[in-house]
Order: sequence, then C-alpha cells, then structure tokens
Amino acid sequence: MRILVVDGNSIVNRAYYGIRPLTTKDGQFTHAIYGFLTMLKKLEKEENPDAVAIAFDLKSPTFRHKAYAGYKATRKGMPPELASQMAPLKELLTLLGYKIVTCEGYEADDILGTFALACENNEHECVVATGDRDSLQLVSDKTSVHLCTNRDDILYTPEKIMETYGVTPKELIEIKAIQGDTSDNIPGVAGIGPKGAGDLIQKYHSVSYIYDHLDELEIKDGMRKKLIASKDNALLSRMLGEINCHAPVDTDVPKYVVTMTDRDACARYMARLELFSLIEKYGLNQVEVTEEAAKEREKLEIIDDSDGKILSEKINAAEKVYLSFEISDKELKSFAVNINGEIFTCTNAAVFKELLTNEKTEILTRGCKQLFAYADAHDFEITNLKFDVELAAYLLQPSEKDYSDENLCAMHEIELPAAENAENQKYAPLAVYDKLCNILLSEIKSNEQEDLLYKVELPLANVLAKMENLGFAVDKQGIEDYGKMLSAEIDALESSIYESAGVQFNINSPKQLGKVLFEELGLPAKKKTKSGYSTNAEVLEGLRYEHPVVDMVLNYRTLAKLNSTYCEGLLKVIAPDGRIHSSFNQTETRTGRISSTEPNLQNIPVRTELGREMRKFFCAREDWVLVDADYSQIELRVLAHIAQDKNMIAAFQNGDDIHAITASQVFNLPLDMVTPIMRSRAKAVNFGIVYGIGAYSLAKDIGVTNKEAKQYIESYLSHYSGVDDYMKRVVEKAKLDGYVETMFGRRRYLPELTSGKHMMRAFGERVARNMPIQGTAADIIKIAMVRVDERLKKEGLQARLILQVHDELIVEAPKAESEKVAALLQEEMENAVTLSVPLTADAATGKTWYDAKG
DNA sequence: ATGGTCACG
DNA sequence: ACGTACGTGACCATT
Repeated sequence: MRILVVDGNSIVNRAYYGIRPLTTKDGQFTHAIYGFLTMLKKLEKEENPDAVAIAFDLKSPTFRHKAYAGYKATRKGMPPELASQMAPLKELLTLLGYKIVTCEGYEADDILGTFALACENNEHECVVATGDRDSLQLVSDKTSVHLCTNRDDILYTPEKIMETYGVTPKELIEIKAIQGDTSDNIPGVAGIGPKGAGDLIQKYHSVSYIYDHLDELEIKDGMRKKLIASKDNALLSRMLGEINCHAPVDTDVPKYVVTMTDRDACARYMARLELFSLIEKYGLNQVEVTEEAAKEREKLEIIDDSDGKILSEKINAAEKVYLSFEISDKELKSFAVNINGEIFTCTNAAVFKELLTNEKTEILTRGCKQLFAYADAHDFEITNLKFDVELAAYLLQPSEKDYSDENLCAMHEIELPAAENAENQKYAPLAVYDKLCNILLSEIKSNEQEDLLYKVELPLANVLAKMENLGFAVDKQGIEDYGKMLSAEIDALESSIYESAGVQFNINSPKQLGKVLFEELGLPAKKKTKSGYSTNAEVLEGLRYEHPVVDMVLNYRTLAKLNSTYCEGLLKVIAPDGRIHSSFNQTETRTGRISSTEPNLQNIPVRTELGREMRKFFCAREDWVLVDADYSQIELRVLAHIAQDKNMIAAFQNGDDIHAITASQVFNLPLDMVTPIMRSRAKAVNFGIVYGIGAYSLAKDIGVTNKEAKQYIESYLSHYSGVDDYMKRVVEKAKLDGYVETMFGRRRYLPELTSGKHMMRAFGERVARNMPIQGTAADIIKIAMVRVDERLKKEGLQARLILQVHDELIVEAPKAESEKVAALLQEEMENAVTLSVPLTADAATGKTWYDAKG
C-alpha cells in the first residue's frame, strides 16, 4: 500500500498565508480550511495513496513551553485568525474520514519521520507532504517527499535530492548542522553558509568525519578556524537537526484508509462554514443541505429575558453562572449569562445585583475589575466572584498581548458557535465559557497558581477598582499657574535658542535638532540612531561646553516635558469631581507589576526639584491627609532572600547601609574608609545585579572603564557568592523549564533563551535573573494592598488606598485617622510576607504628595 | 504606526 | 562581529 503522510501544521500555514482571507457571514475565518482541503484533494489526485495520515503538533501542557517558545521567538506565531480555524479544520477532516495523528512531546515532523521509518521496514510505500525542506532528510527508496512550495510542487526522490543538492538525503542533516537554521534555532557553524556547508559535506560526508580529521582536511585555514570555534554548536546542531523517527504512534498503514461514514454530516459542516465549492470537490453535492440543517450544529440560542423574570427564578438554583456584561459610565447596559448551557440576556439592574450578591451562586466572568467598580459605585459588595478568565490567562501567559475571549478560545482550540446574526455573535464565547474556564483552571492548578489567582489577583482587582473610582485630588489652579510659568520660560528659551543657533527650527523634532547641531553648527556627533543622529540627554550632556545652545536645549527639553506631559496632560484628565482617576492595568506587565494609564500616575517627577514641585499639586481633600509609605530596597532584600546569600542577609539583619556595605566588600576596605563616590558606584552595581548586569553598561552608567566595571562585578560576586550561585542557577533552570518564576509562583516564559541570536539569548538570560526579583517584589506589594484594604475596612476607618507606585502605597485619610493609618500601612507592608531579612517600610504624612514623601 | 525621548520604580 | 541593564506610559514628529 501507499500512504500519504501530511505535515498538517506546515500545510495549514501554507494555506493560510497563500490564500486571501475568507470568512463566513458571521466573521469566522475559513481560508486556511479551504486551502488545506483543496491542497489535500490535489495531493491525493497526484499521489494516488491508499491511505492518508495527517500529523499535527500537539499543544499539551508539557509541550507548551516549546510550542510557546517558537511562538514568541519569531514574534509571529500562529495568529488568532489561523488558530481559530484549527478546531473546525480538524473536525472536518475527521468527518471526512481522515485520521489525525498527534503525539505528546513530538512535533509533526517527528511523526512524518516515524511513518517513513516504519515503511522502510514493511511492505508499504510512503509519501510525505509538507512545505518544509527539513523533511527532505526522510527521502529514501521507500519514501518520497512531496514538497509544496508557493509556486509549484516538487516530488523528491533520492535521485532528485542528489540532482538538486549533490548529496544523499541523510547528508542534508550534516549540511544543516554546519549551515544552521535560525528559524529552528539551530546555531550551526558561525560564518559558514549553505554554499560552504554543501561543499564540505559533498567532500567529507559527515560532521563527525570532519571533526575527527580536521587536521588532514584540504580546506582553507579560515574555514578550519571557523569549524574549530563552533565545534560544540556544530555537534549540537547535528543532533537537533535530525528528525526523531521514533514517536510512539500507530504506523499500521491499513488503519489509515480513508472512510467517510457520514456524508450528510460532512456536507452540513461544509455548508455551515459556507465552503460550498468544497461540497462539490468532495462529490457531496447530491446531499441536500437545507439552511436549517447547515445550522443544526451551531445553535447559539439566545433567550431574551430583558426584564429578568426568568433569571430571577433561575439564579437561586444555579451553582455556576458564566457572566458577560456591558457597563459604561458605571451604568449597566446589559448582561448575559450561561446557566447550564442556556444563554439568557437581560437589562434589569436589580436582577444583575441579585446575581452578584447571591451567596449560593459562583460567578465566572472576565474583566472583573469593572464589575467591582460597578458594585463600588452602586454601594454593594460582590462576594461570589469565583473566576476571571483574563486574570487566569495572564497568570498562565503574562507575555500575551491579547486576552480577548476570541483569542483565548483560538489559543485553546475551542470552537465558537455561530449565531444567527452578527449582533448575537458577541455571545458566542459565553456559550463555550465552561470549556474555557475549565481549561484555564486546570492549567492554573497544574502550575500551582491557585493562591496567586484567588488570594492575590482576584481580591486585588477589587482594590484597584476602588482606587480608580476614588481617584487622586489635585490642585487644578496650581497646575495651571505652574504651566503658565513653564510656558513663559519655554518661550524665552525658544528665542534664545534660535538666536544662538542662528536658525529657527522645531526644537521638538530630533531630526531637525540633529541637523542644526551636527551639520549647521558642526558639533561632533557621537551616537547614531536608526534614522539619524542621537540627540538624547546623555549625548547633549557631553556637548554642553562645545556650544552655548546645547545647555539651552537641555533646559528646553526639561521644561517642555514638564509642561506638555504633566501640566497639559494632567489638566486634560481632571474629572468633574476635581480628582484624577487613573486606570490600573492588571494584565499588562510581564513581571507582575501593575501599570497605570490615562494618566500614568506612576511616573510623576520626583528626581529633580523642579519636577518634584509637580507633586505639590497632588493633595488630600479638605481636612484629610495623605499617608505615604514605601519599601526600603525591596528588590535587594528579595534578592538576599531568594539567593539565600549569607553576607547580604547579614547586612540587612544588622540594619546596615547596604550600598556602603557593598562598597566595602567590592573595594575591600573597612566600612569607615568608604567614600561617597565608592558608595554611589556600589549602589549602581547593586542595581546592575538586579537588572542582570553587563560590564559595558555598568561602565557607561558610572563612568569608569570597562575593565574597572568588570572588576567591580567580579569582586561583588565573589563577596556575595550566594548571589553568584543564584544567578547561575536561575538561568540554568530557566533553560531547562522554559520559564522563571517568583516566590509565589508567578511565571514568565523565556523563549528568548532558545534563540540562535546571541543578543536575544543574552536578553533572555538577563530577564531570567531579573524577573524573579522584580516579580516577587510586585507580588509582595500586591499582597500588602489586599491586606491594607481589608484592615482599613475591618478597623472601620474612612481612609482608603488611592495609588501604588511599585514600592510605594498612598492612602488618603481623615486627619484624625492619620497616625493609626500610618502605623497600619507600615505594619501590613512589612508583614505581607516573611523573608530571611527584615522587610522595612517607611511611612510619612502630609497634605500633599510632595510633603508626604519622606 | 513607529521611533526617539524622557518621566518613574 | 555586535551591542549592551529590568519594567512601564505619554508626548511629539514623522511615515
């Protein structure tokens, strides 16, 4: 018999990118499905197989790191428009009688190889269909490869391979080991490309022969040098490039004979996908498909219960309710629920409240922060919120950009039902929410991230909602006056700059500024950017004494930034209540921090006095005060704890000045000999260590030579040997696991670590060192926020959290509560977790943010 | 939409 | 040989 083995992933990709997009009336993309089946039909016609096996990669938890690594490494991956076609495609293939083959821990490639190898040892013949040249190594007397390219298809036999590449199929593995393949993260030998690799293998046939006889080979010295330099990579590549032909799959060819059992079902499914030409291609046009039959399987029935009469009855009996809602301006527009598979829509706010306060019912939803904000605005509490798909998906994949229901369903290959009309299509995800929630929850459980979800993120969403609703009071008049003052100075500076430069130009344009400074005034350009000269502060700082205009530009920049971003920007977002209501995003950062937008209140100036003035306009309402507390060196303390570094732990336990102690360690001097310069350099090293450090950057940061910076780092790591060990360990483990994690199990996947590009890999290694530190600190302050919120309520205080700035919390409190609140805040922050070192927080009180900060 | 710059931890 | 510390968001000019 002759079996056609199809590389499903490769072919579906070709179909997706090769055909113009096609959708059904309700927006389901279908062109990859159409293309796949068309190509499959053509393959069957040309190859005339007796049996067909279709191999797909498996997206299982154990395999996910790897799949994910490929996904993020290329930054392209499978777009949701393709992912959403995978489930229907597989369903349709199954209906048509094809057998789909997957295998945990193996890629589609390996399955192709396994069939090919099996056919070597039995009486059958194998044709592999793929778009990927890697599979050409499988060609033999019994196996041919039908390569589907964009232009035309080529059938590869051993003769054809020899004709094209001048080597045997197996030797293609050897070529690839030397040449490398960036898309597969196979490093190869640096500096040798396809031509060189081909020549070498034609002459010497294998990588192992080349390395065994390196001295005797008749090759140029340059080539020999390159081979020597990349020996490890070449041997590794030789292993990586060979397809594993031993996947545990059933290769009994007769089992793969295609038998369609339900022609009607096939036709209906195709009709449902509106792929009518396929019905013809598969000879199913004699099957009568009525419109009802076509929709038979999709039945997204929606029960309109606007007034909520049905729901108010159902709610009490329901254990689990999947909820979607539309709220705008704190008013309910509508909501929809899935109760035991039935979808109801409703606009009755009283029933909505009943649902959210019913103790017997568990609510599973998405975007719960908005729900909490609604409840806060309407003065009730939600006590039965059980699950939020967005928060869960974030814990599982913090680097994902799109947590929409549609994308999450696509990512998990959950097929959405199609509604009768486009309007109702928005309820499609709700119909499959049980599936989605179950998948996400089981992953959360297997990752041991339940505490993070239930004890941190979900309660935190409520805290953030209340912070957003409450907002931060500002002195509008004060900002306006400050802005006017800045504007006047900016105008004056602008004139001086034009005069000094001798031309008028847009100072805000880096391009124009670069031209003026480096061409017309002839100042020495140091650094370049992609599009021209760099004019950033660091460069200008170096040119200050070259021309008087430079200093003016630096000043102009400072003032313009303050005016446009802070004065004008903030004035635009003051609400009618005189307060600024920032949004806190809980699923944005890859480390677990929260972010703040519209406006960003986490980057209000503080480092220079002029900028710091801005904080005088952030104030407490009348008769209230701000209580501000921040952690002291939380990241270094976390590092001391995670690394269990004896010296660093001791320093913190003694309450020492950590930067001074570090200086005395690094410079090997007694503490009282440490100068301020030494301390400041040691401080930079401490920061650098947390960020994953490189000597070059450290040198640039503190203005010492590369060599000196390197010595600092070496000295640092030899004194803090626990940190040294930890930094090595964490990268090793990350390479093994594919991810790093915080003390509380928050993860970040690091596909960069498998990159063939050195820069990319180095980045991954720095992130591996940094994320557990930054992320653990983020976890800690989140825990503190939840506890502070609880305590304020429990103690019956009016004070409330209004802002978080990564290691700092701000509470607005009635004057009379200020002392109690300061103590409470400090206590909850310091006791949020127990580390091997004390965790200290300093609290201060004042009328404005300026006054309340230390 | 993207890049450059700069504000924060 | 190459580029260089982690994590963000806003504004401006330019494409």
